Amino acid sequence: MDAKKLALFEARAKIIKALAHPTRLYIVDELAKGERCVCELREGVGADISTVSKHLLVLKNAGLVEDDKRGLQVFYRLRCPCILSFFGCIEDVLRENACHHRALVGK
Amino acid sequence: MDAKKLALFEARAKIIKALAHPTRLYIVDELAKGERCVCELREGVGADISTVSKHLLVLKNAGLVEDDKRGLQVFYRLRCPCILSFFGCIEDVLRENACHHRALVGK
DNA sequence: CTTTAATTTGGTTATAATACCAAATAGCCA
DNA sequence: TGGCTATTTGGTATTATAACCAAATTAAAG
Repeated sequence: MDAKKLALFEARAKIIKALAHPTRLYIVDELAKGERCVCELREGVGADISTVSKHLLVLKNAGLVEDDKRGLQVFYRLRCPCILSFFGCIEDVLRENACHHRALVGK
Repeated sequence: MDAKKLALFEARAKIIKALAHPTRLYIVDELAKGERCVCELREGVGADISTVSKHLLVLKNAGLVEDDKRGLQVFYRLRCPCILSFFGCIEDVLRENACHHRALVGK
């Protein structure tokens, strides 16, 4: 693998890694409906607010969300809503896996 | 977040996590061109063969690839080629990030 | 049945990710 | 200013990943 390809795959992996956590997928799903402030997200996530804040930082560092402080609150929104189209395939894989699993169990 | 949604996001995260590594992205890219045996992949990756074998196991456990032993060799192939469509959006994000970065640098 | 080749598995060590708590920061309002 | 609220940052402990080497497994061939 040459250096250029390696760099490409590293860049892609960085973004994919940012999505690779249930809490962050929840956040993305929530932001798909519109911008949300940290405290709204915290409610849905049900974890410490510092934890949520750090998840948001991960998404922000990957360029997936942007934020906007208004008063006391910080609002986050998706930067590239195309991210959503992304999950169609994941669902296909999940369906395939379920199907395969049923086949193995012999039912 | 109710239990059902949590389960969905956990299932998605498991698959996304399996993709979140440069070596595994390289492997997926390679398999997109057709099936490959472990030793061919090892050459491209340039790591210990046991390392490559473990990356393949991660992809297999996520249901992303399937394997097929023929003689001494084990061939791997993509199970859901739709995975490829997946990267279009990642590239969009990367382009956006590059654009944003240039804007920050003021050029 | 012994040797050789391809791959996987087990073990170890190093590094990264995640969660929570506590403390710091920033903006509003009395 | 002083206090209150929303969020981020720092610190730390726990758990998960990833790499390599060595040993085990499996299939083919002599």
